[in-house]
Amino acid sequence: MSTSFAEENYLKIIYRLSEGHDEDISTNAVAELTQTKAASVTDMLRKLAEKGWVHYQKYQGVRLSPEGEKIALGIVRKHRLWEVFLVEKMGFNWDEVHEIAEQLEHIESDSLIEKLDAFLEYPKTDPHGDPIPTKNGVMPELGYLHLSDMKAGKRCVLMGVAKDSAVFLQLLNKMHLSLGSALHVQEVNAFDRSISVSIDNAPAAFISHEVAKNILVKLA
Amino acid sequence: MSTSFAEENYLKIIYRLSEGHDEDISTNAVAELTQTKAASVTDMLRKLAEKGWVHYQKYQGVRLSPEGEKIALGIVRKHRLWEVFLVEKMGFNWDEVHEIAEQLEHIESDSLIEKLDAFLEYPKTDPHGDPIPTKNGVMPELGYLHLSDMKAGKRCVLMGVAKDSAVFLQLLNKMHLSLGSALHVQEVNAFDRSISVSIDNAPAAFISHEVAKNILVKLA
DNA sequence: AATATTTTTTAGTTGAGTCTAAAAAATAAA
DNA sequence: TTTATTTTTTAGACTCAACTAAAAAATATT
Repeated sequence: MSTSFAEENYLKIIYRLSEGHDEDISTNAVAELTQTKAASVTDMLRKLAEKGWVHYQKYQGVRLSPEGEKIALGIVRKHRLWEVFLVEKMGFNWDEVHEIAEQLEHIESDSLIEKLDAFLEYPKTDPHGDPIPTKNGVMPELGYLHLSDMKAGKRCVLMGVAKDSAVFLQLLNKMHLSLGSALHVQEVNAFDRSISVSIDNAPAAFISHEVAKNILVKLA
Repeated sequence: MSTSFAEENYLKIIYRLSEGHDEDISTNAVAELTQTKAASVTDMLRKLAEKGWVHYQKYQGVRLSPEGEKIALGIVRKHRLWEVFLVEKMGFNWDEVHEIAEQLEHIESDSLIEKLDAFLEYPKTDPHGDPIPTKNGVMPELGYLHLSDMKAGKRCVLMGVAKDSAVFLQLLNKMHLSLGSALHVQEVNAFDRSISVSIDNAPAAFISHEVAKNILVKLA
């Protein structure tokens, strides 16, 4: 069965909202990410349920069926591979690629995606450190930690971000934070939960809790 | 003013039908290429005329306005650059890229196209020998000749094709004809207007008039 | 437990782009 | 130059994916 542009977007967004837990997703949550109204979402959820891609009971929220998840993973795979292409081959910055990849992810051609994957030398992660699902529909688990959970004294490496909005990424640029940055947590400030961190051995800088929550690291 | 997917397709097709002459294009001709019915075309032409992209009077046919031509050239430019990408970077054959490029041509990002152009080292032609419009909206004139117009004895080089359907290109593959093939016309057969041609100095083969019409050459 | 608030769904519209069937205009043939 | 044929347009309907406004259900508050 073929998927429309709109359907693919809904499935992708339901997938995103489902990551990391197994509660059903609310209509409103979907509406916010699709930039549509709740009434429109209700219509679409009924349609997706009819096609067997989601489990949906009115007033009970929605979750992906196995088939729906497979489609969603295919879209996420395409999105992330195109992002690698845009950064690695076209020279874009990591804060510039999201919108373009939102378009490219809907290009339909299995052979193109396989060739693109080979051309990019089978990347494991996208420019934001997010794992790229395999062509069999498996999302690799990377097991990163949140910088906001690090204790004073810990050394770690910035491996990814939990949010890829341009404003957030541009803030990281200003702070000289990027994938691979070596972080040394000096202290966690009780007052506002901000963290004093030295970045690549420079004098320590403050990182707000809000920012730290969205930075993914692994211990050095 | 922004352009929808459908509008872009219509403008591109009207452009294609207008190349090489200046008569107005009929509703039916457009319908055939857009794979829609004449009634749908009439609706769209009225809409395109309202937006100022075509000149259209009912029963009189249609032609692009300068603004419409600029949009069409932008689409053609994107289409052809993506085709170069698909063949040169992704390893597709020239008969496999049309459908994928039909999708990619609608990706909206000026900066992407400029970077793609640079990445491909500013190609002048696509994998079928068709010229790539400049970013200022100028279609280069290559002045190729049709193989069907060559007289016996002429030597020439295959520079392009006037049709890029997969079946046609696959036939050329079978005949070992590709861009750059050296052609030596032995004789033009009066009976069916087929041409006896030696390809890259191999023993002469027959090329039907129908095929020869769609092969573009320059004199060697 | 009753009431208020929030969330979600229903019902009815809208716009884009397509369709079919029938009418009108243009073109070709007798 | 009539008549027949083809092309094009009009009229009305359909699907998809969105909307608003109002009703219904679920949740939170008093």
